[in-house]
Amino acid sequence: MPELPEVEVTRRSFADAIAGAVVDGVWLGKPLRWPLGVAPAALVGRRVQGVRRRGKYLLLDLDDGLLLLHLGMSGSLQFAPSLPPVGPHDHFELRTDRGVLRLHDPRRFGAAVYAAGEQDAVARKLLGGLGPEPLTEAFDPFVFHAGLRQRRAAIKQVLLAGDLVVGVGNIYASESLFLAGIRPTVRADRISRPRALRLHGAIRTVLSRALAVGGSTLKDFSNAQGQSGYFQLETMVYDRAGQPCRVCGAPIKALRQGQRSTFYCPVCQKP
DNA sequence: AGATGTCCCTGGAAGC
DNA sequence: TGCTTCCAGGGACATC
Repeated sequence: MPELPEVEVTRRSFADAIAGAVVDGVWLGKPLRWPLGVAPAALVGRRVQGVRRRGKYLLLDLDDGLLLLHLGMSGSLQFAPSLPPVGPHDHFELRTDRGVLRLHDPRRFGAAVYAAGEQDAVARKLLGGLGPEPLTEAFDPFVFHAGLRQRRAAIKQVLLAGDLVVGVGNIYASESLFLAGIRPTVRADRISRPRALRLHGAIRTVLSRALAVGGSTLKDFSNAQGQSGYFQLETMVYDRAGQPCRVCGAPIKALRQGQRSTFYCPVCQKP
């Protein structure tokens, strides 16, 4: 579920509240994608210094080491002084003197992993291959274009791969390509410089807008305070197969790329 | 090295 | 109603 906007919205919804908290205990439910990698008791007494985000990972900096959290496809976090009893889909809790951080994840593609530091093997494996952050200066339009020129795969799949830019998932890839007027099936290396620059801008515009409205709540996403997002109300193409394009009225088309659904307007988006 | 397919897991919707 | 099949926001990994 969660792409960059949802993860960032989640981060902002509890980062200040948890900063400075001391860990009382760690509770584990059913196994997540990867093991925690440390004995839960070993984290007791450590202080949470802050919460950062890298791509779709949340990094909880501890005074010694860090916790990497990923929401997978169906994960969400809650943070509150106290929470109701855990349910069957709650699989991780970080209990602190300021409240409980709980990971709810029915599909369990998410993860909570401890790393001794950012150079730790597990941290490098998970974070090492990530591309630049789209909403920072690190995402350079000319470097982006140069990267596209070296890839023969369809542009939609190159965006999802996460090495030229991070955080763009299935929803925002379709939306960004619509805004840029580019058909998702176009080979990345066939995209001209002006179109690449337009796509670069479109990715920033779409992600910023989604962030501003709290992300997308397709099914059950909410931030750590339980609030929903609203971007799903203004998608131009995502999940709108057969419905009229909001710009030209042509029926939105759907196709599958790499086992994932893609949506586009056959008129507004050029091959 | 890059591209592609598979798999992890569960729940809900659609089809029969 | 009940069973089966398909699909869903991600991404590591194996294989070619």
